[in-house]
Amino acid sequence: MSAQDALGKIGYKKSPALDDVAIYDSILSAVIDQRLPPGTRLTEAELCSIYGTSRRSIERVLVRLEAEGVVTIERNRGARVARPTAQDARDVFDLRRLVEVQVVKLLSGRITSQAHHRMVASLGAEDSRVQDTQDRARIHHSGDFHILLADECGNSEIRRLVCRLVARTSLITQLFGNNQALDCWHDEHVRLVELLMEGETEEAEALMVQHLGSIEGALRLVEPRDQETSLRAALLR
Amino acid sequence: MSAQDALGKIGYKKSPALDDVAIYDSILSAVIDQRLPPGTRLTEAELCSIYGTSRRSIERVLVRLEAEGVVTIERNRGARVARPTAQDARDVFDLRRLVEVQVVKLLSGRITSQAHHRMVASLGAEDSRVQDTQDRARIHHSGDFHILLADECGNSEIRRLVCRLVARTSLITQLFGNNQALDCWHDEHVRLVELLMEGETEEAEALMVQHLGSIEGALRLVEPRDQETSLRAALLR
DNA sequence: AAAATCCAGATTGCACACAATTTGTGAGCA
DNA sequence: TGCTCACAAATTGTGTGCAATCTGGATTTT
Repeated sequence: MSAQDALGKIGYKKSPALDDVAIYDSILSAVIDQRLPPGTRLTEAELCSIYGTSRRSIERVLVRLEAEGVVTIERNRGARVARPTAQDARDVFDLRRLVEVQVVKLLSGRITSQAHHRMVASLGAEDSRVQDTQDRARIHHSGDFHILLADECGNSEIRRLVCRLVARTSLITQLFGNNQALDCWHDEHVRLVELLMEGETEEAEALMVQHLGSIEGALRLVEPRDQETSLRAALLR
Repeated sequence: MSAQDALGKIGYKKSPALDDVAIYDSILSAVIDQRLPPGTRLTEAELCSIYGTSRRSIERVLVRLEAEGVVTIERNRGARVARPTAQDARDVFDLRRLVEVQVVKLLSGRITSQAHHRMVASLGAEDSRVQDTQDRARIHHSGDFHILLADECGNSEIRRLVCRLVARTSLITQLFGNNQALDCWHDEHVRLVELLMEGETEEAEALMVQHLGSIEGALRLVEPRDQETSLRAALLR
């Protein structure tokens, strides 16, 4: 409902194909949904043709995504979807435990009915029993649940931080692990909401730790850089 | 950790042209040192002439700085040094307490002698008894101490996060408060190192909470956006 | 045959020019 | 005088062309 829309309707000026924010969201969603695997090249020209915009806009978006840890940019070599190392993965999960336990502590027993509605809605979106629920969407909504919790704290810094960590986690699970246990995670989310509603703070905290641990535990955190040496070890016997 | 590559601290690769990194460091340092007050306009043309680069490089740097919460960019209106709101300030300090207490817990009793050397060096840099120690440098080094602690955890995500929070804190103290208590803060830093060395975990945690509280407490966290309404209230009587 | 070199294709980096937007100033008018 | 409107200056947004750089494969050399 902006002046731009009005002008666009009149046909005054060809409205720009997509906003920077829209492009950012589009790429970020694709990464989180695991439609863009880690290491995928993101050439500017290709993105230009996809979104119908200039290289300059694309570059801005890529720089922003790099700052979020979703993309890596190498000089004269362009951008790729980030490939976090095993150490990066451990760091992400350590910080997630550190922060999200406190999120749970902040929220326990203080869930408003509106917040509860939001959580139930989020849980529904990741429920495998819901029809037309594809794995990609469930992965996405599984992360959204954590972001929603962070959001309910009302702290913009915490929200931003958890957004970043969730995005990187999506890359990590894709690189190092099997995310078979989606149903299990969903059950833990459901249980967590129950505990938060009942104000069982300590149990809720423990569940969050256990939950993140189960996600991390399903990974095989081996340095991918050992490929060379492991090749030697494997072939030379 | 003085003439530091701030990009390196936050975790960017050192590969991009030195120009970009140097410009980023230069602007970030100026903001942290409080040579660039919040709200200062950062016009691309001016920065181009200062650093002798193209607008494109400047824009990249500004976008990155925006992602770090150090500048704000408004469409068609350019970039300014960020002006965090009072709520932003509360959020920053809440998250700092949340994270840095855990940093202290992680570090307590596990300080290597090398780490101790680094801390002592950092403390020396912010000591008012040292000659030619200007306030700007002391403000800078006071933040560096917190970054150093985060660094000693060996967690890149934590280091990046604390870098961001320290930078924003510098903006916040400039906007809302008087940072007269530099000497006091320094003393608390010294005491904190002692407690960490002795492994007095609980006392160290408590001191960190109290330390951050004393910084926040010295601020006058009134919404600057109330300027309009408060103007009305003040003038209309 | 192995290794170094070189070349072509593709991609990013950069400089310039121009379009679009915002803001401030001043003329015109009731 | 007070208000509206229009124009001009400053700044940012965008597109284009070309230079610099990297990659991969073929060629040449030893």
